[in-house]
Amino acid sequence: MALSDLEQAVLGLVYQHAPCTAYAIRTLCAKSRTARFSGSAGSIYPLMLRLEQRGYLRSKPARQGRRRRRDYGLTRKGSVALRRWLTLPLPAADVSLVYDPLRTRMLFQRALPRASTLAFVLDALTKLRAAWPLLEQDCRDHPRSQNEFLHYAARNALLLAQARIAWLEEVAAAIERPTRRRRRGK
Amino acid sequence: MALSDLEQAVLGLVYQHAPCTAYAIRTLCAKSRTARFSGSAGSIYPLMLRLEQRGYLRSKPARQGRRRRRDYGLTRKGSVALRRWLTLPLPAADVSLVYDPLRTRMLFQRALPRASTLAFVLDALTKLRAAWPLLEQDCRDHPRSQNEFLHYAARNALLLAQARIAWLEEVAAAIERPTRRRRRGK
DNA sequence: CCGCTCATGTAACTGGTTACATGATTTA
DNA sequence: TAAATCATGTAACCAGTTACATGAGCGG
Repeated sequence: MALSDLEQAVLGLVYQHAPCTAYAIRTLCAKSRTARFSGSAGSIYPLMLRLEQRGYLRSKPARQGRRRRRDYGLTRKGSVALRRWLTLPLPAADVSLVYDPLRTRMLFQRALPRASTLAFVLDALTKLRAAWPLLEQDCRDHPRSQNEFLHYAARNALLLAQARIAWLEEVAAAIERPTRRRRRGK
Repeated sequence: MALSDLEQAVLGLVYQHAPCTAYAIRTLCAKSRTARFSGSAGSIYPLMLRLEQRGYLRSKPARQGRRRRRDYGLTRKGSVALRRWLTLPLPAADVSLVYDPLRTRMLFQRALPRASTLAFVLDALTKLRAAWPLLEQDCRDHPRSQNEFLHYAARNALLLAQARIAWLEEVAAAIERPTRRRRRGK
């Protein structure tokens, strides 16, 4: 009866924002740049009903002005489950490597002419550099003084972006540089 | 009729290793540290049959010694699809951020006492440092001279690991350091 | 009053997963 | 001769997705 990744994340989000609606959780997932879930209605609503049935969440009908809504919070069991999840050490394989779609593509670039690979690298570089100020902003939006861990999470995203930019620059330089096979004077 | 991530990856792997069996593709997925797919029989065999039916792969029965096997290769259509995939620019959102399970957990650490968070960080740090020499070895195993792109992919994994180690060290230092609220002389 | 946001849900699908099943060949 | 590896496949399941459907309240 282990909880799925999304279920665990929802527990965490409810912990942070309770009392809150399923809709709020949904939009948190959808808007956060760093989340990997779409926050679609089709995932969140059934999931939160399920978590309530199993005793991890409790909810009560409420109203925002005249608008009906359902407010969720963690039960004791829910917050225990959250802490257990956070405490449980991650398997070494999960920790030691992050998945990067750019890496996957790089793997097969030999199938393309050099110019196309260079275009691919430069395109990715442009997009990453465009995202950079947003990630910096995230760091500023979550100052250590408020919730230090949100700050650390934002720092993680920033440092990873930095590393990927450095990587792409390294690759671009290597590709642009004349290869050994290229004859002198050409 | 877009191809899934796994289908595209299989196209790439067949490109690199043809002629090869579905089993070989399977074990490549399973053994590679950098792959995100399990390479289970239940995914690979139906997938490759499907790709052949759709004209991306071709296969012929063969034998390794006395052992029966089926060798796959790319068709023209398959290699065109592979190059199209590699050429198509990635959506900015996919490029600009990688998913990191450590970041997700960091997000909710406020639910834990400081000592537990520190333990979590140090555990992750230990595991990442243990993986480091393996990633370095991958770089050496794929020298630029053989297939430069495999080398770049290995470099990506190494640089990302480096960034995450630096991040964890930063966080560990911040957590170990006495907080502002802590009274002098305590 | 029109369009946007808040709010809750369902149905069909998809892209994988694990577990099961089988059998030949090689190696210790 | 037992265990590991090569090799191919199926069945049941699962988590999350898209798309659809509905309706209230709020701002311009």
